Amino acid sequence: MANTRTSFSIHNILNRGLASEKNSGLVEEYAEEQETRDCSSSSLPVETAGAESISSCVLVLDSSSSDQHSCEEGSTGGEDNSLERRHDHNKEQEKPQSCSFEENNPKSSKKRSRAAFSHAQVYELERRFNLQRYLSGPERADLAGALKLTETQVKIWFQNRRYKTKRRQMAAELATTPTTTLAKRVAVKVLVRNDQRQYNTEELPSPSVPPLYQSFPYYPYMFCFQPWISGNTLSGGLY
DNA sequence: TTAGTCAAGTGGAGCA
DNA sequence: TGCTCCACTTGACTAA
Repeated sequence: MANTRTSFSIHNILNRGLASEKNSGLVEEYAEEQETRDCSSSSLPVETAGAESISSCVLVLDSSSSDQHSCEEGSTGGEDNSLERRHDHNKEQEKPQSCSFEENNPKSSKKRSRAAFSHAQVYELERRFNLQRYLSGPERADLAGALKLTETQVKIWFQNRRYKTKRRQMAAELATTPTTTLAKRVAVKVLVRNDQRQYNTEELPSPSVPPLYQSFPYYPYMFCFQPWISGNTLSGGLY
């Protein structure tokens, strides 16, 4: 469906401009995040983000000690509803994780499992996101296949990632904006009084900048001209 | 215990 | 009608 909206590939556009595929701020940020978060950077396949290294980084755990059901490697959450654990150097302990909970334990199907993508999977997703914010259908399928994820998972990941970036940008703008300007009063002209128009149509200001959602919903390639990774707005945000 | 993170769920909207 | 989008919210998980 998405490929019908983008008659030409985003990949073609962006890869032309980003052929060097340099690791810009976002990837560095991700590497920093991961390094500080839970895992030494040695486990991160920075140069080789292929499927082999991706699957090798996945640690599959049983759901519980009593239930002996296990997850298939590379099938994470989402539609197949299984769970992976990130490979963690500091904590190799096998904590019980919910895995294919609803399939294997239909009686207590209220619980929802949350897939945790491997470092390599997230790295590759981040790298791709750094190149292009929107994926067409075939591109998503390719990426999903390469990462051994479902297309839905890739789609949701990009969706969440875009929203995350936006929230970070908004938070950064909020932090830099003086509070006095935030609560600024705006004089609004009276448009209608006693059922009589109080303005000329030429007087009405037309919005110079359309809303983000209005301007880009189905022309996602337009996003590549936006300054996504401006400064450190991504690194010091909400997450 | 609590706050933060994040994959997945939900709901409304636009498009073909 | 089905898909994807955004803008949240939910619930599982983790670290302080």
